[in-house]
Amino acid sequence: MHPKLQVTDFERPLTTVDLVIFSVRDDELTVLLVQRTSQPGEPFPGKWALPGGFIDTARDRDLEACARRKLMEKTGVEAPYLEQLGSFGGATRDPRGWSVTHVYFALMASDDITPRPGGNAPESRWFGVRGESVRESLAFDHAEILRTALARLRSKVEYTSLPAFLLPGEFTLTQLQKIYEVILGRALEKKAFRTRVLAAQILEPLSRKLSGPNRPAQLYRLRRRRHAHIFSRPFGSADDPG
Amino acid sequence: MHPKLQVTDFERPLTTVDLVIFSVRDDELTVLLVQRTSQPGEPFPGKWALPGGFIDTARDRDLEACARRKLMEKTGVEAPYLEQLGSFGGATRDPRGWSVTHVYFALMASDDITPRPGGNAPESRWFGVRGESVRESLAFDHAEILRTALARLRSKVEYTSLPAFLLPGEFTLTQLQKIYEVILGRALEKKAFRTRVLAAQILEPLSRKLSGPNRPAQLYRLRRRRHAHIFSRPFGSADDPG
DNA sequence: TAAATAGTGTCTATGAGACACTATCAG
DNA sequence: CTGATAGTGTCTCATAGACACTATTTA
Repeated sequence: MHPKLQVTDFERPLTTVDLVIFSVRDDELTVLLVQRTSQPGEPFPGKWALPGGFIDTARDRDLEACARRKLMEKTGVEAPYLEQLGSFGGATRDPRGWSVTHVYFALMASDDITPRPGGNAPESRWFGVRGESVRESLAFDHAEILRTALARLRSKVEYTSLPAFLLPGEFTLTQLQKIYEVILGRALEKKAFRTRVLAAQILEPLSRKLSGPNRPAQLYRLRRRRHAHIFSRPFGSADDPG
Repeated sequence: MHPKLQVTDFERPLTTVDLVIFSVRDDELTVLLVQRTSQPGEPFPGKWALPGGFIDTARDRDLEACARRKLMEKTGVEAPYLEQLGSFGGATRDPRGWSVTHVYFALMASDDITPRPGGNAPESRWFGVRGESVRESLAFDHAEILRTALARLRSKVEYTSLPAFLLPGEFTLTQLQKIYEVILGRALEKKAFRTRVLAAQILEPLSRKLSGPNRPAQLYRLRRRRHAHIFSRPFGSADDPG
Protein backbone atom coordinates (compact mmCIF):
# COMPACT_ATOMS: atom_id res chain seq x y z
CA MET A 1 0.00 0.00 0.00
CA HIS A 2 1.23 3.45 -0.85
CA PRO A 3 1.18 5.76 2.11
CA LYS A 4 0.12 8.63 -0.14
CA LEU A 5 -2.25 7.93 -2.95
CA GLN A 6 -2.52 10.51 -5.64
CA VAL A 7 -5.68 10.88 -7.67
CA THR A 8 -3.64 9.98 -10.70
CA ASP A 9 -2.40 6.72 -9.20
CA PHE A 10 -5.42 4.90 -10.52
CA GLU A 11 -6.41 4.48 -14.12
CA ARG A 12 -9.83 6.01 -14.61
CA PRO A 13 -12.38 3.76 -16.26
CA LEU A 14 -14.23 4.84 -19.38
CA THR A 15 -17.55 6.22 -18.19
CA THR A 16 -20.78 6.34 -20.17
CA VAL A 17 -24.50 6.79 -19.61
CA ASP A 18 -26.96 4.53 -21.42
CA LEU A 19 -30.73 4.52 -21.62
CA VAL A 20 -33.31 1.78 -21.72
CA ILE A 21 -36.37 3.50 -23.21
CA PHE A 22 -39.54 1.43 -23.15
CA SER A 23 -42.81 2.08 -24.90
CA VAL A 24 -45.86 0.04 -25.86
CA ARG A 25 -46.77 0.09 -29.54
CA ASP A 26 -49.54 -1.99 -31.10
CA ASP A 27 -50.03 -3.97 -27.90
CA GLU A 28 -46.37 -4.90 -27.75
CA LEU A 29 -43.63 -3.82 -25.37
CA THR A 30 -40.83 -2.16 -27.33
CA VAL A 31 -37.40 -0.75 -26.60
CA LEU A 32 -35.50 1.94 -28.50
CA LEU A 33 -32.14 0.88 -29.96
CA VAL A 34 -29.57 2.69 -32.08
CA GLN A 35 -27.18 1.25 -34.62
CA ARG A 36 -23.48 1.71 -33.95
CA THR A 37 -21.41 3.45 -36.57
CA SER A 38 -18.90 1.67 -38.75
CA GLN A 39 -16.26 4.35 -38.18
CA PRO A 40 -12.80 2.87 -37.73
CA GLY A 41 -11.86 2.42 -34.10
CA GLU A 42 -15.46 2.20 -32.92
CA PRO A 43 -16.31 -1.11 -31.24
CA PHE A 44 -19.22 -3.27 -32.41
CA PRO A 45 -19.65 -1.56 -35.82
CA GLY A 46 -23.14 -1.93 -37.24
CA LYS A 47 -24.51 -3.64 -34.14
CA TRP A 48 -27.62 -2.43 -32.36
CA ALA A 49 -27.14 -0.98 -28.89
CA LEU A 50 -28.87 0.98 -26.16
CA PRO A 51 -28.74 4.72 -26.83
CA GLY A 52 -26.16 6.55 -24.76
CA GLY A 53 -22.64 7.83 -24.75
CA PHE A 54 -19.88 9.49 -22.84
CA ILE A 55 -20.48 11.96 -20.08
CA ASP A 56 -19.61 15.48 -21.12
CA THR A 57 -18.12 16.82 -17.91
CA ALA A 58 -18.25 20.34 -19.31
CA ARG A 59 -22.01 20.26 -19.98
CA ASP A 60 -23.50 17.65 -17.67
CA ARG A 61 -24.06 18.84 -14.14
CA ASP A 62 -24.65 15.31 -12.85
CA LEU A 63 -25.52 11.81 -14.04
CA GLU A 64 -29.24 12.39 -14.31
CA ALA A 65 -28.74 15.59 -16.29
CA CYS A 66 -26.56 13.62 -18.67
CA ALA A 67 -29.28 10.98 -19.02
CA ARG A 68 -31.93 13.63 -19.68
CA ARG A 69 -29.76 15.27 -22.31
CA LYS A 70 -29.24 12.00 -24.15
CA LEU A 71 -32.92 11.18 -23.89
CA MET A 72 -33.82 14.51 -25.43
CA GLU A 73 -31.24 14.02 -28.17
CA LYS A 74 -32.65 10.61 -29.10
CA THR A 75 -36.38 11.17 -28.77
CA GLY A 76 -36.88 14.91 -28.77
CA VAL A 77 -39.13 14.74 -25.71
CA GLU A 78 -38.92 14.70 -21.95
CA ALA A 79 -39.75 11.30 -20.51
CA PRO A 80 -42.68 11.24 -18.10
CA TYR A 81 -40.74 8.69 -16.07
CA LEU A 82 -36.98 8.29 -15.62
CA GLU A 83 -35.16 6.35 -12.94
CA GLN A 84 -31.71 4.95 -12.46
CA LEU A 85 -31.45 1.25 -13.20
CA GLY A 86 -27.91 0.77 -11.93
CA SER A 87 -24.36 0.72 -13.16
CA PHE A 88 -22.52 -1.99 -15.01
CA GLY A 89 -18.75 -1.96 -15.00
CA GLY A 90 -15.87 -4.29 -15.59
CA ALA A 91 -12.69 -5.05 -17.42
CA THR A 92 -14.15 -6.89 -20.38
CA ARG A 93 -17.41 -5.26 -21.41
CA ASP A 94 -15.75 -2.71 -23.72
CA PRO A 95 -12.74 -3.70 -25.84
CA ARG A 96 -11.27 -0.25 -25.27
CA GLY A 97 -10.67 -0.98 -21.59
CA TRP A 98 -12.12 -1.03 -18.07
CA SER A 99 -15.45 0.73 -18.45
CA VAL A 100 -18.56 1.62 -16.52
CA THR A 101 -21.97 2.56 -17.80
CA HIS A 102 -24.70 4.22 -15.78
CA VAL A 103 -28.02 2.99 -17.03
CA TYR A 104 -31.27 4.91 -16.79
CA PHE A 105 -34.69 3.51 -17.39
CA ALA A 106 -37.37 5.58 -19.17
CA LEU A 107 -41.03 5.05 -19.99
CA MET A 108 -42.84 6.95 -22.73
CA ALA A 109 -46.18 6.98 -24.49
CA SER A 110 -45.88 5.67 -28.01
CA ASP A 111 -47.42 8.74 -29.59
CA ASP A 112 -44.86 11.00 -27.92
CA ILE A 113 -42.03 9.53 -29.82
CA THR A 114 -40.62 9.76 -33.26
CA PRO A 115 -37.08 8.41 -33.07
CA ARG A 116 -34.82 11.20 -34.25
CA PRO A 117 -33.79 10.30 -37.75
CA GLY A 118 -31.69 12.49 -39.88
CA GLY A 119 -28.28 13.96 -40.45
CA ASN A 120 -25.26 12.03 -39.41
CA ALA A 121 -27.05 10.79 -36.32
CA PRO A 122 -27.10 7.00 -36.07
CA GLU A 123 -30.19 5.16 -37.14
CA SER A 124 -32.60 4.30 -34.35
CA ARG A 125 -35.59 1.96 -34.24
CA TRP A 126 -38.13 0.42 -31.89
CA PHE A 127 -37.68 -3.30 -31.32
CA GLY A 128 -40.40 -5.55 -29.97
CA VAL A 129 -39.46 -7.32 -26.77
CA ARG A 130 -39.92 -11.07 -26.93
CA GLY A 131 -39.54 -12.70 -23.55
CA GLU A 132 -36.18 -11.76 -22.12
CA SER A 133 -34.78 -9.72 -24.99
CA VAL A 134 -35.08 -8.57 -28.58
CA ARG A 135 -34.31 -10.67 -31.64
CA GLU A 136 -31.07 -8.89 -32.50
CA SER A 137 -27.85 -9.56 -30.65
CA LEU A 138 -26.68 -6.38 -28.97
CA ALA A 139 -23.35 -4.61 -28.57
CA PHE A 140 -21.33 -4.63 -25.33
CA ASP A 141 -23.22 -6.21 -22.41
CA HIS A 142 -26.42 -4.50 -23.50
CA ALA A 143 -28.36 -7.76 -23.72
CA GLU A 144 -27.67 -8.32 -20.02
CA ILE A 145 -28.59 -4.73 -19.22
CA LEU A 146 -31.83 -5.10 -21.15
CA ARG A 147 -32.64 -8.30 -19.22
CA THR A 148 -32.07 -6.45 -15.97
CA ALA A 149 -34.28 -3.58 -17.10
CA LEU A 150 -37.05 -5.95 -18.15
CA ALA A 151 -36.90 -7.74 -14.83
CA ARG A 152 -37.17 -4.39 -13.04
CA LEU A 153 -40.06 -3.26 -15.23
CA ARG A 154 -42.02 -6.49 -14.81
CA SER A 155 -41.37 -6.61 -11.11
CA LYS A 156 -42.53 -3.03 -10.60
CA VAL A 157 -45.57 -3.48 -12.79
CA GLU A 158 -46.78 -6.13 -10.35
CA TYR A 159 -47.28 -3.63 -7.59
CA THR A 160 -47.00 -0.06 -8.88
CA SER A 161 -48.74 2.34 -11.22
CA LEU A 162 -45.71 2.58 -13.52
CA PRO A 163 -47.59 1.46 -16.66
CA ALA A 164 -49.58 4.68 -16.58
CA PHE A 165 -46.46 6.43 -17.85
CA LEU A 166 -46.61 4.34 -21.02
CA LEU A 167 -49.91 5.98 -21.94
CA PRO A 168 -50.64 9.47 -23.26
CA GLY A 169 -51.94 12.09 -20.84
CA GLU A 170 -55.58 11.00 -21.09
CA PHE A 171 -56.65 7.39 -21.13
CA THR A 172 -59.42 5.00 -20.14
CA LEU A 173 -59.28 2.27 -17.53
CA THR A 174 -59.52 -0.36 -20.24
CA GLN A 175 -56.48 1.09 -22.00
CA LEU A 176 -54.56 1.11 -18.73
CA GLN A 177 -55.51 -2.49 -18.00
CA LYS A 178 -54.40 -3.52 -21.49
CA ILE A 179 -50.95 -2.06 -20.86
CA TYR A 180 -50.63 -4.04 -17.66
CA GLU A 181 -51.64 -7.19 -19.48
CA VAL A 182 -49.15 -6.62 -22.29
CA ILE A 183 -46.26 -6.21 -19.89
CA LEU A 184 -47.27 -8.96 -17.50
CA GLY A 185 -48.16 -11.31 -20.31
CA ARG A 186 -51.35 -12.43 -18.64
CA ALA A 187 -54.95 -11.33 -18.35
CA LEU A 188 -56.20 -9.41 -15.33
CA GLU A 189 -59.70 -9.51 -13.93
CA LYS A 190 -61.59 -6.37 -14.91
CA LYS A 191 -63.52 -5.67 -11.73
CA ALA A 192 -60.60 -6.26 -9.40
CA PHE A 193 -58.36 -4.09 -11.57
CA ARG A 194 -60.76 -1.18 -11.61
CA THR A 195 -61.52 -1.37 -7.90
CA ARG A 196 -57.83 -1.26 -7.00
CA VAL A 197 -56.84 1.50 -9.34
CA LEU A 198 -59.77 3.70 -8.37
CA ALA A 199 -59.33 3.02 -4.66
CA ALA A 200 -55.71 4.16 -4.92
CA GLN A 201 -56.91 7.63 -5.94
CA ILE A 202 -54.09 8.07 -8.38
CA LEU A 203 -56.43 8.97 -11.22
CA GLU A 204 -58.50 12.04 -11.82
CA PRO A 205 -61.65 11.61 -13.93
CA LEU A 206 -62.04 14.12 -16.74
CA SER A 207 -65.31 15.55 -17.95
CA ARG A 208 -64.70 14.11 -21.41
CA LYS A 209 -65.41 10.59 -22.53
CA LEU A 210 -63.96 8.50 -25.30
CA SER A 211 -66.63 7.75 -27.93
CA GLY A 212 -66.73 4.76 -30.22
CA PRO A 213 -69.22 2.35 -31.68
CA ASN A 214 -70.17 1.39 -28.13
CA ARG A 215 -70.68 2.78 -24.70
CA PRO A 216 -68.35 5.77 -24.20
CA ALA A 217 -65.51 5.25 -21.72
CA GLN A 218 -64.58 7.63 -18.94
CA LEU A 219 -61.26 9.37 -19.55
CA TYR A 220 -58.78 9.80 -16.70
CA ARG A 221 -55.43 11.39 -16.17
CA LEU A 222 -52.77 10.86 -13.52
CA ARG A 223 -53.25 13.00 -10.45
CA ARG A 224 -49.55 13.31 -9.76
CA ARG A 225 -47.31 13.39 -12.80
CA ARG A 226 -43.94 11.65 -12.53
CA HIS A 227 -44.90 9.76 -9.37
CA ALA A 228 -45.53 6.05 -9.24
CA HIS A 229 -48.01 4.66 -6.75
CA ILE A 230 -47.16 1.52 -4.79
CA PHE A 231 -50.10 -0.80 -4.29
CA SER A 232 -50.26 -2.74 -1.07
CA ARG A 233 -50.64 -6.01 -2.95
CA PRO A 234 -49.33 -7.16 -6.27
CA PHE A 235 -51.59 -7.67 -9.27
CA GLY A 236 -52.57 -11.18 -10.21
CA SER A 237 -53.20 -13.96 -7.79
CA ALA A 238 -49.70 -15.32 -7.43
CA ASP A 239 -47.89 -14.99 -4.14
CA ASP A 240 -44.13 -14.56 -4.24
CA PRO A 241 -43.78 -12.29 -7.29
CA GLY A 242 -40.03 -12.09 -6.80
CA MET B 1 -20.70 17.38 -33.16
CA HIS B 2 -17.41 15.81 -34.07
CA PRO B 3 -17.72 13.30 -36.86
CA LYS B 4 -15.07 11.15 -35.21
CA LEU B 5 -14.97 10.95 -31.47
CA GLN B 6 -11.94 9.49 -29.88
CA VAL B 7 -12.06 7.84 -26.51
CA THR B 8 -9.73 10.50 -25.26
CA ASP B 9 -11.97 13.35 -26.36
CA PHE B 10 -13.82 13.26 -23.09
CA GLU B 11 -12.39 13.83 -19.67
CA ARG B 12 -12.91 10.70 -17.58
CA PRO B 13 -14.57 11.30 -14.23
CA LEU B 14 -12.98 10.11 -11.01
CA THR B 15 -14.55 6.78 -10.21
CA THR B 16 -14.94 5.20 -6.79
CA VAL B 17 -16.93 2.48 -5.05
CA ASP B 18 -18.45 3.15 -1.63
CA LEU B 19 -20.28 0.93 0.82
CA VAL B 20 -23.21 1.46 3.14
CA ILE B 21 -22.84 -1.34 5.67
CA PHE B 22 -25.75 -1.72 8.06
CA SER B 23 -26.00 -3.78 11.20
CA VAL B 24 -28.23 -3.85 14.25
CA ARG B 25 -26.43 -3.55 17.57
CA ASP B 26 -28.19 -3.30 20.92
CA ASP B 27 -31.56 -2.88 19.29
CA GLU B 28 -30.31 0.02 17.21
CA LEU B 29 -29.68 0.31 13.49
CA THR B 30 -26.05 1.22 12.88
CA VAL B 31 -23.87 2.06 9.90
CA LEU B 32 -20.11 1.63 9.54
CA LEU B 33 -18.14 4.81 8.86
CA VAL B 34 -14.42 5.51 8.46
CA GLN B 35 -12.50 8.64 9.28
CA ARG B 36 -10.75 10.36 6.38
CA THR B 37 -7.01 10.93 6.68
CA SER B 38 -5.47 14.30 7.26
CA GLN B 39 -2.85 13.75 4.55
CA PRO B 40 -2.21 16.85 2.48
CA GLY B 41 -4.23 16.90 -0.73
CA GLU B 42 -6.94 14.63 0.62
CA PRO B 43 -10.39 16.21 0.68
CA PHE B 44 -12.47 16.39 3.88
CA PRO B 45 -9.60 15.60 6.28
CA GLY B 46 -10.75 14.11 9.57
CA LYS B 47 -14.37 13.87 8.49
CA TRP B 48 -16.33 10.65 8.74
CA ALA B 49 -17.31 9.00 5.47
CA LEU B 50 -18.68 5.82 3.98
CA PRO B 51 -15.95 3.20 3.49
CA GLY B 52 -14.79 2.89 -0.10
CA GLY B 53 -12.20 4.06 -2.54
CA PHE B 54 -10.94 4.01 -6.08
CA ILE B 55 -11.45 1.09 -8.41
CA ASP B 56 -8.22 -0.78 -9.00
CA THR B 57 -8.62 -1.69 -12.65
CA ALA B 58 -5.71 -4.09 -12.38
CA ARG B 59 -7.27 -6.14 -9.57
CA ASP B 60 -11.03 -5.64 -9.76
CA ARG B 61 -12.75 -7.73 -12.39
CA ASP B 62 -15.97 -5.72 -12.13
CA LEU B 63 -17.80 -3.31 -9.86
CA GLU B 64 -19.21 -5.93 -7.54
CA ALA B 65 -15.82 -7.57 -7.12
CA CYS B 66 -14.43 -4.19 -6.16
CA ALA B 67 -17.22 -3.74 -3.61
CA ARG B 68 -16.58 -7.20 -2.14
CA ARG B 69 -12.87 -6.50 -1.89
CA LYS B 70 -13.47 -3.27 -0.01
CA LEU B 71 -16.02 -4.93 2.22
CA MET B 72 -13.52 -7.64 3.11
CA GLU B 73 -10.81 -5.05 3.76
CA LYS B 74 -13.05 -3.08 6.13
CA THR B 75 -14.83 -5.84 8.00
CA GLY B 76 -12.83 -8.99 7.40
CA VAL B 77 -15.95 -10.95 6.49
CA GLU B 78 -18.14 -11.71 3.51
CA ALA B 79 -21.49 -9.99 3.76
CA PRO B 80 -24.53 -12.26 3.73
CA TYR B 81 -26.30 -9.64 1.63
CA LEU B 82 -24.87 -7.17 -0.86
CA GLU B 83 -26.74 -5.24 -3.53
CA GLN B 84 -26.09 -2.20 -5.64
CA LEU B 85 -27.73 0.94 -4.31
CA GLY B 86 -27.00 3.14 -7.31
CA SER B 87 -24.46 5.62 -8.54
CA PHE B 88 -24.03 9.22 -7.59
CA GLY B 89 -22.08 11.47 -9.90
CA GLY B 90 -21.65 15.14 -10.64
CA ALA B 91 -19.34 18.06 -11.01
CA THR B 92 -19.41 19.30 -7.44
CA ARG B 93 -19.48 16.33 -5.08
CA ASP B 94 -15.67 15.96 -4.97
CA PRO B 95 -13.43 19.04 -4.93
CA ARG B 96 -10.92 17.18 -7.12
CA GLY B 97 -13.30 17.24 -10.10
CA TRP B 98 -16.22 15.54 -11.82
CA SER B 99 -16.64 12.28 -9.96
CA VAL B 100 -18.87 9.25 -9.73
CA THR B 101 -19.28 6.77 -6.93
CA HIS B 102 -20.91 3.38 -7.20
CA VAL B 103 -22.61 2.61 -3.94
CA TYR B 104 -23.26 -0.86 -2.59
CA PHE B 105 -25.51 -1.73 0.27
CA ALA B 106 -24.56 -4.49 2.71
CA LEU B 107 -26.28 -6.12 5.68
CA MET B 108 -24.40 -8.01 8.38
CA ALA B 109 -25.02 -9.64 11.71
CA SER B 110 -23.53 -7.62 14.53
CA ASP B 111 -21.51 -10.52 15.90
CA ASP B 112 -19.84 -11.05 12.53
CA ILE B 113 -18.10 -7.78 12.64
CA THR B 114 -15.11 -6.30 14.28
CA PRO B 115 -14.23 -3.16 12.35
CA ARG B 116 -10.66 -3.62 11.20
CA PRO B 117 -8.54 -1.47 13.41
CA GLY B 118 -4.87 -1.31 13.25
CA GLY B 119 -1.86 -0.32 11.22
CA ASN B 120 -2.08 2.71 9.02
CA ALA B 121 -5.67 1.84 8.13
CA PRO B 122 -8.09 4.64 8.90
CA GLU B 123 -10.16 4.44 12.04
CA SER B 124 -13.62 2.97 11.60
CA ARG B 125 -16.64 2.93 13.91
CA TRP B 126 -20.29 1.98 14.05
CA PHE B 127 -22.66 4.94 14.27
CA GLY B 128 -26.25 4.69 15.44
CA VAL B 129 -28.78 5.83 12.90
CA ARG B 130 -31.17 8.46 14.22
CA GLY B 131 -34.01 9.11 11.83
CA GLU B 132 -32.59 10.09 8.49
CA SER B 133 -28.91 10.07 9.31
CA VAL B 134 -26.17 9.88 11.91
CA ARG B 135 -25.15 12.67 14.27
CA GLU B 136 -21.89 13.51 12.52
CA SER B 137 -21.80 15.53 9.32
CA LEU B 138 -20.29 13.42 6.58
CA ALA B 139 -17.75 13.97 3.81
CA PHE B 140 -18.69 14.43 0.14
CA ASP B 141 -22.39 13.79 -0.54
CA HIS B 142 -22.35 10.84 1.82
CA ALA B 143 -25.18 12.17 3.95
CA GLU B 144 -27.41 12.14 0.90
CA ILE B 145 -26.22 8.66 -0.04
CA LEU B 146 -26.93 7.44 3.48
CA ARG B 147 -30.43 8.93 3.30
CA THR B 148 -31.03 7.09 0.04
CA ALA B 149 -29.74 3.84 1.53
CA LEU B 150 -31.96 4.22 4.59
CA ALA B 151 -34.98 4.87 2.41
CA ARG B 152 -34.19 1.75 0.41
CA LEU B 153 -33.68 -0.35 3.52
CA ARG B 154 -36.88 0.81 5.17
CA SER B 155 -38.87 0.42 2.01
CA LYS B 156 -37.60 -3.11 1.44
CA VAL B 157 -38.13 -4.09 5.03
CA GLU B 158 -41.83 -3.41 4.54
CA TYR B 159 -42.26 -6.25 2.13
CA THR B 160 -39.16 -8.48 2.07
CA SER B 161 -37.20 -10.79 4.30
CA LEU B 162 -34.09 -8.58 4.18
CA PRO B 163 -33.85 -8.16 7.97
CA ALA B 164 -32.99 -11.83 8.29
CA PHE B 165 -29.52 -10.96 6.97
CA LEU B 166 -28.96 -8.73 9.97
CA LEU B 167 -29.11 -11.76 12.25
CA PRO B 168 -26.60 -14.53 12.82
CA GLY B 169 -27.17 -17.88 11.10
CA GLU B 170 -29.55 -19.20 13.76
CA PHE B 171 -32.26 -17.13 15.33
CA THR B 172 -35.74 -17.22 16.83
CA LEU B 173 -38.88 -15.66 15.43
CA THR B 174 -38.95 -13.19 18.29
CA GLN B 175 -35.44 -12.03 17.45
CA LEU B 176 -36.42 -11.63 13.80
CA GLN B 177 -39.52 -9.66 14.71
CA LYS B 178 -37.46 -7.39 16.93
CA ILE B 179 -35.16 -6.53 14.03
CA TYR B 180 -38.14 -5.60 11.88
CA GLU B 181 -39.45 -3.40 14.67
CA VAL B 182 -36.12 -1.65 15.17
CA ILE B 183 -35.83 -0.76 11.50
CA LEU B 184 -39.46 0.14 10.97
CA GLY B 185 -39.64 2.04 14.23
CA ARG B 186 -42.99 0.56 15.14
CA ALA B 187 -44.37 -2.55 16.83
CA LEU B 188 -45.69 -5.46 14.81
CA GLU B 189 -48.45 -7.84 15.86
CA LYS B 190 -46.93 -11.14 16.96
CA LYS B 191 -49.42 -13.59 15.51
CA ALA B 192 -49.65 -11.91 12.12
CA PHE B 193 -45.86 -11.70 11.90
CA ARG B 194 -45.34 -15.37 12.65
CA THR B 195 -48.09 -16.54 10.34
CA ARG B 196 -46.64 -14.59 7.43
CA VAL B 197 -43.05 -15.53 7.94
CA LEU B 198 -43.82 -19.21 8.41
CA ALA B 199 -46.25 -19.33 5.49
CA ALA B 200 -43.53 -17.91 3.24
CA GLN B 201 -41.45 -21.03 3.88
CA ILE B 202 -38.24 -19.06 3.94
CA LEU B 203 -37.19 -20.50 7.29
CA GLU B 204 -36.05 -23.96 8.22
CA PRO B 205 -36.66 -25.04 11.81
CA LEU B 206 -33.65 -26.53 13.55
CA SER B 207 -33.75 -29.32 16.08
CA ARG B 208 -32.21 -27.04 18.69
CA LYS B 209 -34.03 -24.55 20.83
CA LEU B 210 -32.86 -21.44 22.60
CA SER B 211 -33.10 -21.89 26.38
CA GLY B 212 -33.58 -19.17 28.89
CA PRO B 213 -35.48 -18.50 32.10
CA ASN B 214 -38.68 -19.19 30.21
CA ARG B 215 -40.19 -21.38 27.57
CA PRO B 216 -37.46 -22.30 25.07
CA ALA B 217 -37.79 -20.76 21.61
CA GLN B 218 -37.56 -22.64 18.35
CA LEU B 219 -34.42 -21.80 16.40
CA TYR B 220 -34.59 -21.28 12.64
CA ARG B 221 -32.20 -20.57 9.81
CA LEU B 222 -32.76 -19.17 6.35
CA ARG B 223 -33.58 -21.81 3.77
CA ARG B 224 -31.88 -19.95 0.93
CA ARG B 225 -28.85 -17.93 1.91
CA ARG B 226 -28.30 -14.63 0.11
CA HIS B 227 -31.85 -14.51 -1.27
CA ALA B 228 -34.51 -12.14 -0.05
CA HIS B 229 -38.14 -13.17 -0.13
CA ILE B 230 -40.77 -10.73 -1.35
CA PHE B 231 -44.00 -10.89 0.64
CA SER B 232 -47.22 -10.32 -1.22
CA ARG B 233 -48.25 -7.63 1.21
CA PRO B 234 -46.26 -5.12 3.22
CA PHE B 235 -45.94 -5.40 6.98
CA GLY B 236 -48.03 -3.14 9.11
CA SER B 237 -51.51 -2.01 8.29
CA ALA B 238 -50.73 1.09 6.29
CA ASP B 239 -51.55 1.16 2.61
CA ASP B 240 -49.23 3.07 0.30
CA PRO B 241 -45.90 2.38 1.95
CA GLY B 242 -44.10 4.36 -0.76
C1' DT C 1 -83.05 -4.34 -33.28
C1' DA C 2 -77.63 -6.37 -32.80
C1' DA C 3 -72.85 -5.75 -31.75
C1' DA C 4 -69.55 -4.04 -28.92
C1' DT C 5 -67.39 -2.30 -25.16
C1' DA C 6 -68.07 0.11 -20.35
C1' DG C 7 -68.97 -0.61 -15.99
C1' DT C 8 -71.39 -3.00 -11.59
C1' DG C 9 -73.42 -6.47 -7.90
C1' DT C 10 -72.37 -9.97 -5.24
C1' DC C 11 -70.43 -14.18 -3.48
C1' DT C 12 -66.31 -16.59 -1.77
C1' DA C 13 -61.67 -17.19 -0.17
C1' DT C 14 -57.58 -15.41 1.91
C1' DG C 15 -54.97 -13.34 5.10
C1' DA C 16 -53.94 -9.30 8.24
C1' DG C 17 -55.03 -7.21 12.78
C1' DA C 18 -56.57 -7.59 17.41
C1' DC C 19 -56.31 -9.80 21.52
C1' DA C 20 -57.10 -13.19 24.79
C1' DC C 21 -55.65 -17.47 25.58
C1' DT C 22 -52.41 -21.62 26.62
C1' DA C 23 -47.47 -23.69 27.01
C1' DT C 24 -42.97 -24.37 28.99
C1' DC C 25 -39.07 -23.10 31.05
C1' DA C 26 -35.91 -21.23 35.67
C1' DG C 27 -35.98 -20.39 40.24
C1' DC D 1 -46.05 -21.45 43.13
C1' DT D 2 -44.40 -16.73 40.17
C1' DG D 3 -42.38 -14.39 36.33
C1' DA D 4 -41.17 -14.40 31.85
C1' DT D 5 -41.26 -15.32 27.17
C1' DA D 6 -43.04 -18.72 23.38
C1' DG D 7 -46.58 -19.77 20.78
C1' DT D 8 -51.95 -20.49 19.42
C1' DG D 9 -57.29 -19.99 18.72
C1' DT D 10 -60.50 -17.36 16.95
C1' DC D 11 -63.10 -13.35 15.58
C1' DT D 12 -63.52 -9.36 12.45
C1' DC D 13 -62.54 -6.73 8.49
C1' DA D 14 -60.63 -5.53 3.93
C1' DT D 15 -59.93 -6.80 -0.54
C1' DA D 16 -58.76 -9.91 -4.51
C1' DG D 17 -60.85 -13.16 -7.73
C1' DA D 18 -64.65 -15.03 -10.24
C1' DC D 19 -68.34 -14.24 -13.01
C1' DA D 20 -72.75 -13.02 -14.24
C1' DC D 21 -75.14 -9.09 -14.73
C1' DT D 22 -76.63 -4.22 -16.45
C1' DA D 23 -75.60 0.27 -19.22
C1' DT D 24 -74.79 3.07 -23.23
C1' DT D 25 -73.30 3.98 -27.46
C1' DT D 26 -73.30 3.29 -33.20
C1' DA D 27 -75.08 1.17 -37.11
